[in-house]
Amino acid sequence: MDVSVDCVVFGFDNDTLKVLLIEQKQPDTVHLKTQKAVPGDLVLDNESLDEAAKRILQELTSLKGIYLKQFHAFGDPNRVRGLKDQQWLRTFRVNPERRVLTIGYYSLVKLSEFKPKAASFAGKTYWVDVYNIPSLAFDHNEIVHKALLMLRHELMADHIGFELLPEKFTLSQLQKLYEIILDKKLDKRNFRKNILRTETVTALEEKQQGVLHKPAQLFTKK
Amino acid sequence: MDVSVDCVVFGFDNDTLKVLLIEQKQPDTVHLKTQKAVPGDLVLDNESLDEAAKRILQELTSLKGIYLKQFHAFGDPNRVRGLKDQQWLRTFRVNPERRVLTIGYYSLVKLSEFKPKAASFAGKTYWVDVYNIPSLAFDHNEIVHKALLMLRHELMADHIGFELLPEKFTLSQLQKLYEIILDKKLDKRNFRKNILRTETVTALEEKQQGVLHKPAQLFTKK
DNA sequence: GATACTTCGTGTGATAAATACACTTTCAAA
DNA sequence: TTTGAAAGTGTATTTATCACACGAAGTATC
Repeated sequence: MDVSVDCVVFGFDNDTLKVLLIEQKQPDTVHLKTQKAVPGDLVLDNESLDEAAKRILQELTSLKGIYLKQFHAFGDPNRVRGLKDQQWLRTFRVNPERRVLTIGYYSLVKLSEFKPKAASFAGKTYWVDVYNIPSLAFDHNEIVHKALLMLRHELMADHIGFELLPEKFTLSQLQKLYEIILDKKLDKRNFRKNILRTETVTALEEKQQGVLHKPAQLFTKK
Repeated sequence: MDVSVDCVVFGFDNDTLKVLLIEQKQPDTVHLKTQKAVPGDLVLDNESLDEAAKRILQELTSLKGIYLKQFHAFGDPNRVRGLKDQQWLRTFRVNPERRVLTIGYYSLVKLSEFKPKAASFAGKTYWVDVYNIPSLAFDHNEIVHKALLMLRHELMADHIGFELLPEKFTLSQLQKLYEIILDKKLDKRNFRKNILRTETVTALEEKQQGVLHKPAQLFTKK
């Protein structure tokens, strides 16, 4: 069996929660109708799963120290059913008939700092609203959906939200992030009480600049 | 790469939380020093991961409808380091050098109903106190440890404890189970308030029998 | 049938967390 | 100086959490 890692990369642009998709690579010769997919690759011979996930991320961007979490193994023998998927496998895989198990990871990147690598192995990349994902290759829609559920869970339990924000952020930005991930409105005062109680962030001696209203206190992760 | 499923089977005997271990099978010819391990097997060609886990359980017992949950993929390329492990692989695996990824599941069985199958593929089975596990084959100590952490988590979140108890149980039994899994004492009155509030169990019109004290109300899962 | 033994089953007050809710402050721009 | 826009803050209510002790109901024994 082949084993791959697929990485659901989340980013946040102050307005929507996005997922990074790549255009599947095309052969130079034939024209193949491409699909979008979550970045992923086969695990190499001497590589742990975590290392594979890290490598895949670094093939897309040069960021280091990105938040990465394994969340589920997808092993249905029929997870590759689509015609296009099989065509693609026949074109790009040494053993196209071989069953592929994939380990799902999700990662949180600061969109502000994200620069896709020029010569990215994967060709074009897209940031797509997580609540409006097109039909993807393989079982990637299911993978993204499950990643979102797990992210919600972990956001509540471990307050990792700031991983999606710039180093310095305001509590309003953080609140908006929570609201969008959890898909519900939160009360401002209660939200602040909660976040400050968890002590996952600390106030800086610094304020927002260049806004046309009262500038907010900046925070950073503790 | 080969893919296996390893199943951490939990059972509860009213006193201790136990894990099911098997004696690794031996070749008929040579004498190999055996080790204990968590039941597991390679995933078959046309089998999903969940199906593989189910099959492994059913090779040990004839119980159906057992609670099963995937909890983590263990993919370190060096997860099989021990000499004995490599010896064992050379004896029993078609491709002993091949790297093995394993998907960890845990399952909850009613010890009262558990009868190991006569001709179990795995030879002898043992129920071992989860807090006193001997040194196991491969990375199985790590797998068991992580399974316990995940079980604790899920016990708190989803109140699945009764899966380890007979159909009919008293709240005291349930409380003891919680205390042992979470490894801390709980207050009786508060515990009962909590459990009843979650509405995961319902009272039967029936009482405990054959005890030499006031018989307790029996409950069952809702 | 009285007594001893064992576990069952229950309530209250104190403290902490969750929720609902609205107005003043501070800055930039016009 | 006025306006617009988001920042920042407090209180009362409800709900959970926690600590804590005793009478009730059954069995066994004498």
